[in-house]
Amino acid sequence: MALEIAKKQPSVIINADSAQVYSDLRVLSARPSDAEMEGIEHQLFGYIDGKDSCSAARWARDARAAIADAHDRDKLPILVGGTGLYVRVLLDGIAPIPEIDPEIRQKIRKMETLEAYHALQDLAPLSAERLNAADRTRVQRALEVVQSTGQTLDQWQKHKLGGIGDQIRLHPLVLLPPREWLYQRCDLRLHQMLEQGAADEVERLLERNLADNQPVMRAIGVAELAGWLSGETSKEMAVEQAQIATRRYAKRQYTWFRNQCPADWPRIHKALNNDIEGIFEILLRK
RNA sequence: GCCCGAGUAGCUCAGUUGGUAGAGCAAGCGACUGAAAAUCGCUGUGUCGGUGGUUCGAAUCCGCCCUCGGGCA
Repeated sequence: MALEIAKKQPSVIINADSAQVYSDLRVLSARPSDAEMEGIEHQLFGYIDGKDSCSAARWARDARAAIADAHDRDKLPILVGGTGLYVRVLLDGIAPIPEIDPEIRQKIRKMETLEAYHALQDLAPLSAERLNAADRTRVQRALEVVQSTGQTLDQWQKHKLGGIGDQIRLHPLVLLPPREWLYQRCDLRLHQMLEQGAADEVERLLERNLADNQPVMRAIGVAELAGWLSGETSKEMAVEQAQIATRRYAKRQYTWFRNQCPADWPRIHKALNNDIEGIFEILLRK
């Protein structure tokens, strides 16, 4: 769809998907191939090495620069992708928390979740109270912030910086196609990925011996296909598990886009097969 | 044709001496401030194969029928 628009006026397509940023995951993140880009400029696709971690704040900085650059060149920036948090940070900004001391981060990420939660209760009782004790990601984040900066996450989060939502003219469109239609495509997608070399891609990724809590290692399909390649599970089981993970992710996206996006963002509930023109009209209506 | 086993949630199966059901997985709903394709919270899902009987009461006991396995002819 973005391609259809891009063909009608000079555009830059900018990735807003947290997995498609990694160069290691061309197939498994469903990143468009060079052929599929049809010569149209694409930014922030596959531009980060898997040994590094992207983050919402980093992506938002990069996207801000890419958008400004597109505007300087009189091109229309078109953001495409499914990571709601990334887009939110781009538009609304984020608390200006300094980089975390790597040693502190490493130490905390080795802790048991409950152990980290108890530590958080001591150092930042208000943060702890707002979190579920089992919520590993958030508990560890809150703890590393207070330990590394001396200020609690709650204090930091009183201010947000860097959002560009009030400086640009936004034409948002939320896609909420029928569940059954989408789930069938989720299932089909895994088979297509295998045909396109997903197993080789995972094999090459495994050879890098990255820690399995690296974001690139947590992309859907990596652990599942790795299980098959090592002989722990059958191919059928691996595919089925990856399909389930894909559908669950799609479900979480429904929840995010339905409830977290502003109510005045238009939503499309139809299947997206033959309705490009109709969608185009909605985008240009404003 | 005869004998044996099985039929309970979308799937795999529990279900005590009769008191109209419950686990896992799948699923649904939700949260989301620097890992977000992550992480976490909540919630059910039912003609107990059908039918007739016994009983105050049947997934459970009895009869007949249907379906699927396995064996014997």
